[in-house]
Amino acid sequence: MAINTAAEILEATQELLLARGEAKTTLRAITERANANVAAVNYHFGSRDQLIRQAYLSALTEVTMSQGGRLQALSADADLEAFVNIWLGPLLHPDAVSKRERDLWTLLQKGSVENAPQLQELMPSMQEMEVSPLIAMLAKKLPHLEQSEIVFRHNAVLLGLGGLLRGSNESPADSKESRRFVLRWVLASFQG
Amino acid sequence: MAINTAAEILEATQELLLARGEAKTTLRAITERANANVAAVNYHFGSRDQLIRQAYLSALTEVTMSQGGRLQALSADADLEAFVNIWLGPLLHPDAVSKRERDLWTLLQKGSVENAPQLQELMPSMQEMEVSPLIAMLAKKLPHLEQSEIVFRHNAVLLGLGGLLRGSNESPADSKESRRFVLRWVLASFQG
DNA sequence: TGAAGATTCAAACACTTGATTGAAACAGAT
DNA sequence: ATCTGTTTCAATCAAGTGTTTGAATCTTCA
Repeated sequence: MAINTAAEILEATQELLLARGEAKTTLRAITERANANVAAVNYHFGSRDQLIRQAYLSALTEVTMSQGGRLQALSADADLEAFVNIWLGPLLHPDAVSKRERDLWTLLQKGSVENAPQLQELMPSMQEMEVSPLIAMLAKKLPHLEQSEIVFRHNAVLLGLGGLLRGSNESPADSKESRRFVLRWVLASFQG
Repeated sequence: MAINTAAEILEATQELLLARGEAKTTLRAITERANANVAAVNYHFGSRDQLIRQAYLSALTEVTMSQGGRLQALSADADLEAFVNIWLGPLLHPDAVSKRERDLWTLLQKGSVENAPQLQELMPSMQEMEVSPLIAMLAKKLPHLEQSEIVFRHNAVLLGLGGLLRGSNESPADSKESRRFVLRWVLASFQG
C-alpha cells in the first residue's frame, strides 16, 4: 500500500526523533521499525532530510491545531493560571489529551532544544502559527511586562520544560507533585 | 610533545562540543583542529568516549572551582539578587569572568540539555560539587519553598538557560537588555 | 487478460565513523 | 653513539551512514 508505507515511515520517524533525537535517528532504524525498505524513504520523501522535515512539520501542525482549538475555547477574561493550563495542556493534564498529542509536543520540545536544523527551518511558521497568538494573550494578562520580555520568558520557560522532558524519560508532569511544580514555576516565571 | 598534544586534543574537543554538541563531534574533526593524528586520541585517552568524558569532567571541575570561590566570597546575608549574580556570573557578567569560563559553562549547559551520556555519568559528582551548596544557599533565601521545589526550579531555570544558549550562537546575555531579562526571569522564577 | 504505472525490494554505491596496526620519529639516559 | 621507552604517523579495518539502481512485485484500468 502506497500511502500506508509512507505514513508508517513518518510515524516511525517521529517515534525515533522522540526517543533518540535527530542526530541519532538513522534511516535504517526508521525503516526497520516501519517494516519498510530503506529505498522507500527516498521514494516517498526524497531524502532523509526531507523525511525529518516532514516529521517535524506534521507534528507541528497537529499540535498547533489542537492547541488553537483549546485556546479559542478560552474565555477572554480567564486568569493566567487558566491560560497556562491550556497552554501546557499536553504536559499538565496527560489524561485530558491524547498520548499522541503529548508525544508530539515533547517531540517538538526536544527538537527545538536539540537545535535540529530541519525544525529550525520551521521556526518562522511556528512563530506565526503557534507563538504569536500565545504571546498576544499573555501580553494582555501581563501588563507589567513589555512584549519583548514576555517573548523572552516564553522561550525560556518552553526551553526549560523541553530540557526537563529530555532529561527524564517520563514527562516531568508524571506525578501530581511535579505537575504542581511545573504549574507554579511557570506562573512564577511570568508574574515576577 | 606529549602533554601538549593531549592538551590540544582536549581543548579542541571542548571547542567542538561547544559548537556542535556531542553527537556531531567527530574524532577526525577534533584531531584536525588539534593538528594531531587520529591515533593520538586512542593513545592518549583510550577512546573517543573517554576523551569526551574527560573533556566534560575538566570543564566541570574548572567551572566548579571558580564558582565555588565566588560563592564563598558571598556574605551570608546577601539577598537573592546578589546570589543569582554570583550563580550566573559567567552568563550575566561576561566582562567579569574569563571567556574560557563562560565557554565552559555554556559547554556544560549544552551537554546537559543534550543529554550527553558522558556528561550524565558525571551528574552525581556534579550534584555534590556544584548543585548541593547552591541549593542549600537558595533554601535559606527562599523559606516559602520546599527544598524539592527549589531543586525543581533550579533545574528548570538551568535548562531554560541552556536552551537559550544553545539556540543562539551568542550568549543570551550578550546585550544589556537580554542580560536584564535573564536576571529578572530567574528572580521571578524563584520568588513566585 | 494484458499492458502501464506505481510501489517494493535486495544489492550495491560511495562515504564517514571509531578503532587498530606496525613502522617511523623522537626523547632522554647511559 | 647507542639503547630504551615514549610518542607520532600513514594506512588500514570493520561497521555504519545516506543514497541509488534495476529487477521484481503489486495495482489499476482498458
